[in-house]
Amino acid sequence: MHKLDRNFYKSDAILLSKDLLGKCIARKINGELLIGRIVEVEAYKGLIDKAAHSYGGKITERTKIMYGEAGYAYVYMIYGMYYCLNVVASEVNVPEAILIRAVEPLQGMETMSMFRYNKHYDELKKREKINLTSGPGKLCKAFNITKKENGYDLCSEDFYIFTPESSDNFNIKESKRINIDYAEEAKDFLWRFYIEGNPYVSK
DNA sequence: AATGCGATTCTCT
DNA sequence: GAGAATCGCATTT
Repeated sequence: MHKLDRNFYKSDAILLSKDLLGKCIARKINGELLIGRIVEVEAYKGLIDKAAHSYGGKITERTKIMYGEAGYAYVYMIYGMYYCLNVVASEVNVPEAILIRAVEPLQGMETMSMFRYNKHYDELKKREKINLTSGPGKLCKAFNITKKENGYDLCSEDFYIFTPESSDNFNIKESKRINIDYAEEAKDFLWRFYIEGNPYVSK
């Protein structure tokens, strides 16, 4: 198990987003480790990107975490109901982040299932098992990520990203980002990346 | 398979 | 007060 260090995150959002595919998110809750493999991400580059909350260098209470050091969590609420997890990228005062859009659950599925559905994992239908973590709002529910985790240091002991011991090869596909129709020319940027063929990639 | 819509509340102007 | 980096369900094709 190799935990990603601060320097790993001090990278351009597009490069880092691709580097994060295949890595694993780990979160320790009540002594239990929940683990998910990152299979889908989107890059947001505030200075030039009309889809980004920090577009044009806009600093607000919500966006300020993205202006700090890389490797911290940016968690925001969306549509009044869901949270989305991002990893802050790049350098101080360059507001970039990677939206974690989907993970493949590897460990702690029973606990994830209770957070997400309040049902036991072995009672889930096939579709519900896929839907456990196949979207940005879904994975936050499964990992119990809320506003409390905004600003959390991912170079820490109980919430971090690591390189798995072994991993099959995979192909990276790219596409336009999801649900940013308001973003004018930026909506056509190919800044969504995912692992080809993985069933947990969002639809 | 594709499309449409309601839920629900934070954030910013 | 408007709109949002989503989701789940209903309806239509």
